[in-house]
Amino acid sequence: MPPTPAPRTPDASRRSERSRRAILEASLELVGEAGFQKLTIEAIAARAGVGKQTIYRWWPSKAAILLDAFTARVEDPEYAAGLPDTGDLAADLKTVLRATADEFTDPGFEAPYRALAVAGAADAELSRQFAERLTGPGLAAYRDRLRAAREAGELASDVDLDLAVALLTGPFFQRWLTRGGPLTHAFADALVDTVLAGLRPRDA
Amino acid sequence: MPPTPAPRTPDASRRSERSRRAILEASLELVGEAGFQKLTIEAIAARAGVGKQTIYRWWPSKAAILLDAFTARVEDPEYAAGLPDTGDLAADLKTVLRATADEFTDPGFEAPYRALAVAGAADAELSRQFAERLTGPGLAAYRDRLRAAREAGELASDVDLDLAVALLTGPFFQRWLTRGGPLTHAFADALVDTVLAGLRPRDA
Amino acid sequence: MPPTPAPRTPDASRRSERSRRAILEASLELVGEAGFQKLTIEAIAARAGVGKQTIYRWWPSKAAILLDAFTARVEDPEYAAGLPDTGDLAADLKTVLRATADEFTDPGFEAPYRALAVAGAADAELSRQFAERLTGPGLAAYRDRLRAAREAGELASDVDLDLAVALLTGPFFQRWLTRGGPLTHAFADALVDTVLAGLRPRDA
Amino acid sequence: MPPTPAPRTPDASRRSERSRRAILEASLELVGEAGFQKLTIEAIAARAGVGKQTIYRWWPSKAAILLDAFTARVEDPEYAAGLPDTGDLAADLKTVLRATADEFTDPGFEAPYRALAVAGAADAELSRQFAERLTGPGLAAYRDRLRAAREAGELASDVDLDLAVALLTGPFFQRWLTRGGPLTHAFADALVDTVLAGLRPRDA
DNA sequence: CAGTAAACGAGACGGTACGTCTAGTCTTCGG
DNA sequence: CCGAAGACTAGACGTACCGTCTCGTTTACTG
Repeated sequence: MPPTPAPRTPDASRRSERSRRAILEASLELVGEAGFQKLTIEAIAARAGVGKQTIYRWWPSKAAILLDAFTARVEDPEYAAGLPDTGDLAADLKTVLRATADEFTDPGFEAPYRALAVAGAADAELSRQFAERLTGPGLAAYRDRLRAAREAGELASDVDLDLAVALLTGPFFQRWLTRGGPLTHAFADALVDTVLAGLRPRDA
Repeated sequence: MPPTPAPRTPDASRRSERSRRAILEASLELVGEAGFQKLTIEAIAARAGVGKQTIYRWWPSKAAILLDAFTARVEDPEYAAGLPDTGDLAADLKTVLRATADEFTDPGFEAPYRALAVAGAADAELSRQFAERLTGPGLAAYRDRLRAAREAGELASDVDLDLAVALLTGPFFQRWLTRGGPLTHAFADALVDTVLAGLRPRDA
Repeated sequence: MPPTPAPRTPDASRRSERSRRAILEASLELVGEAGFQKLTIEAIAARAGVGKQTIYRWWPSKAAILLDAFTARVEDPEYAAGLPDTGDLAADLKTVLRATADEFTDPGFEAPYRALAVAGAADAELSRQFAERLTGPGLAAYRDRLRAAREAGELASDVDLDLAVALLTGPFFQRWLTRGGPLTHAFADALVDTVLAGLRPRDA
Repeated sequence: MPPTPAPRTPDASRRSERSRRAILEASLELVGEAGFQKLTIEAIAARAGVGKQTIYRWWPSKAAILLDAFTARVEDPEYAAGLPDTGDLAADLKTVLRATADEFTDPGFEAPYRALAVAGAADAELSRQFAERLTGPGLAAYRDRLRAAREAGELASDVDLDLAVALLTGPFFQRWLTRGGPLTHAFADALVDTVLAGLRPRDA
């Protein structure tokens, strides 16, 4: 048996942190300037002052780079906080959904995020990573807040939490991705109100 | 004055119907076989037995070809029928949503439709056409059925029809596009039931 | 039987003469400026204002381009004239060999020719073409002149013409390629005199 | 003032003999297997189990490695012996030239030697070293033998020894490098006979 | 016999050029 | 004069090596 015939895997401990950062930054800059179509590996390498092979060595695709670039942001502690819990479920959900609407309206956020959503829609493996590393934690926060509300008796005891989350985020996501209309605070409020109307405990 | 200095637009009356059909068919075949990534203009031209210029003359992009190919299907009279109205709103919605779930599970339908959705998410102009020609009529059918129900007193008189449609389709769309879970009949049913619970007339 | 399964071969009748010329000229310019090492396909394409694929479509290697570029020169009628025949063999050979020495001393000629000789030495197939299209006609001219001299009784009747040509050109070629010394007129003269001394008819 | 600001030159006394040998051997093996084109520094390093820097530290180019590898062979005492002198110049020259022909027909010898000749033809500095260390001693041996013959009255007293050597080796070299024909014993014999015919003392 | 300095195996790095692929345009020719 | 065929310019793709530059690890001389 040969000891290690074809390891292929580079030595991560020798990785250049400077190059890694430069690549992530260059990717976000370029996708903001020119869109995902014109985000080429060559442009990233040139902008980051890096050889192409350094990119190919550490990332399997352009989308994976963007995902890393975004994940770096999301790993900020602020994002990990979960949803607020003031005791008023509707108010809390509106707060978060309004903030999300504002975020998705910011071009600096929208461009790379849309690029990732598009790439994820086209590629199942990327889709999985996208869900796990970016959208997953956010959705879990919704689920936690709704569970707390259910236990407090604000929601029917048989509410399907996953479905509830889907009702809150699905219309929002659809409107954003398909450009079905503006992501206003009014839309966020109406969405929350209508969904919660269907989730309240039924009369005894 | 020169008679026609720059006649940019080709003469549609001379267009070859045979080529048009061959191109649309080749596109659907190729996207089904190899995915949107490998759907290239060159491959379409080769498969359709057509010169590349014939494609560029009549369509602005690959996605536009797919859109035409799909629209041809949707223009079948069956699709234009609108939603059924048996008098039982929940049952009617479940019927349609279940059928849609089955459709989106069929690979022959899914591949090109996902390709279009992806292209639309990335390109605003295409997004507009996609909505106008493909998703629009379907959503209008939902709105019509819900309006009838509202007038019949099955729904609260102040229900926002657009929001109601979004609540029914958004979670469905999101789950499909992001591969968030299987599009089962059970999911369709739960979705309809929960949404309608929030739209019913409130007790006097 | 399929009609034409994989022709691969481009249609020569549609070839762009303008591009062909531009590529040949750019190659000669570049090899003169920077040497064969820096003669890259990309540089040729850029200088010629041509896509790389146009080069790959019509030539198998950089050396093949140079060979074509050179052959174009050699096909000038002047080159096809054969050696002079004044009746004085030694004088005629010295005339030609001196002219050749001058030519090989001219940098504009030397650079691409050396590049070709090097490439030919490394690659057997190219070597064959190089001999057939460039050096062959010249050597044949020597052989013809020597044959005439043999028939005129100036050379021994059993002289091996190929060997005689090799004796005249071999030392010259070796000195040039290995930089064994300067290609002077004196060298050409001494070479001719010594070789002819060995080829003259032996005393009865 | 710093004692030794930029030493640049490595300490030869610490050089690893094991690595040196492994590199020379790997180079000869690789050039024999795949030709000079595919002889890369990385391949040599990998084959020799050596870091690339160890190669760059001690050799300026691939060709220089090959030159060293070859020189190691030539420094065998057998090679340093000079030409035989049996008193019969023609026989002695034929012996040597036939042996050389055999050598140049051996693939194990031919591949690296051709690689060196090619590299030398392309690079003047390498050409100089090639002549000095490899071909020079051999040519000097020819010159010595011819000088002895001249002094013995077998050759004309005014024979130019360098030219005589060139006449014997030039046609041979040319035929080999340009693949102008097979290097047979018959060719060697004819070459010697014809050249010597031109160098003999003229009749009184 | 430790300390240390340099050569070592290893391989990541910024680059260049490769040869291939596709986009979108331009040209030729047959029907 | 439209359409098929496909050659064209352009440029991104992913790969192979280049020569340089760290990394730790031997290795051999020195204090």
